[in-house]
Amino acid sequence: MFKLAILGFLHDRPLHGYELRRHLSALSGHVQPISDGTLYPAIKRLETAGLLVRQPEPGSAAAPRHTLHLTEAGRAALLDQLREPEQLDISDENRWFTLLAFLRHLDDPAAQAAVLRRRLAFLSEPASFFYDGDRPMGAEEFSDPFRRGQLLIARATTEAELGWLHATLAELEGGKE
Amino acid sequence: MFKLAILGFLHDRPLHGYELRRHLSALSGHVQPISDGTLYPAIKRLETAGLLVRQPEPGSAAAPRHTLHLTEAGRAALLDQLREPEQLDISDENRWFTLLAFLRHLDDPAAQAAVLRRRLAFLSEPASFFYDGDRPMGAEEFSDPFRRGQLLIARATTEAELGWLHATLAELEGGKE
DNA sequence: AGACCATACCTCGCTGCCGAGGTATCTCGC
DNA sequence: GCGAGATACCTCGGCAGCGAGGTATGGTCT
Repeated sequence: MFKLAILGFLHDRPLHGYELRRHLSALSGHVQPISDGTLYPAIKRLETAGLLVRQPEPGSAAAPRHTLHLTEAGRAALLDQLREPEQLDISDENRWFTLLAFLRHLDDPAAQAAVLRRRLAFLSEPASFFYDGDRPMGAEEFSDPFRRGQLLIARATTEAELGWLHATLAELEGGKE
Repeated sequence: MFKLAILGFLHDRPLHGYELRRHLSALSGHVQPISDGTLYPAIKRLETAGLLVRQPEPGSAAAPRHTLHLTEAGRAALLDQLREPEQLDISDENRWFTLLAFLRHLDDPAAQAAVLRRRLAFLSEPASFFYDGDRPMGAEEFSDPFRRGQLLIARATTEAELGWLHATLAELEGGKE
């Protein structure tokens, strides 16, 4: 989950753990703040995998800092995951937003458009939270105001995103014609 | 995560595992299908905790079914979690939607309104995914179309939900005056 | 009769995340 | 000069969810 975000932030510039945590907190911390017990093991995993290196920073700070630098393998892993994200990165809104935050790193409009098309396909599937047999039920079928709301909000979100997707795809794909 | 959903569905009527899985798949499976390795241990945990009982069903079906019945303790646990959800149930959209799906079980408009007010407070906090120092950055500040989109979609979602929240709160709280 | 699929349930080992706890340094106010 | 708080890093145990694998029965098609 955080792998993509860590690599994405480090792609912009090297950071040390504490700064990284602030960035991650901004990105997804409103929903769920990231804890040290998550962050540092995640960094260690990425280091072990050779995706980043930790360089001790001799400088001024309070505690012995380690600046984290993305390696070439790390950059490649980031671009890979952006180019061919797992289905969960497409379908889960939190993960999708994380992906969107770094999709600009994928320096190829056609590849970016391909990713947006996958999201478009996902959003275009007929889906509900509740089914009558195999038929997805609409908001209007519930007298329960909460399930109504759930469906109405989901519909509004989907429509907003579809609008943006179509506009952005037109830009990305129009550019190359 | 699935505890609430399992208890919520069983509150309506007893189900066996397979039916439960279909309901859960409808509710959150579009994003991430639930696997057997998640479902059955979760059922077992709830059984061990005394929140449900499994009754063997002598009937017709293919394999020896066990119908799951909510106990009184299970009903109490469900109502508890609906009445006083954890912060993560309020802030994470997937969890919030799960909560909404069953909030009608909380048979008390004032308690329902209190839960909606918590969501309202959460959505009213100024928040972004990116910050310039301490200042949340708006969509307009990004030339990157993906981060722009991310912020625009989030804003549209929030506004749709705020509209629904205000309307529903007016109904719930207006009723008692 | 045999192949095949849907139904129905269960276990195991792995991974990732979490909270709680710990260590150490620097700065700033009093 | 001393405590408080921010900075910065790390470890440990526990748990939830997952994929892969396994077992068995009933219906359906050929």
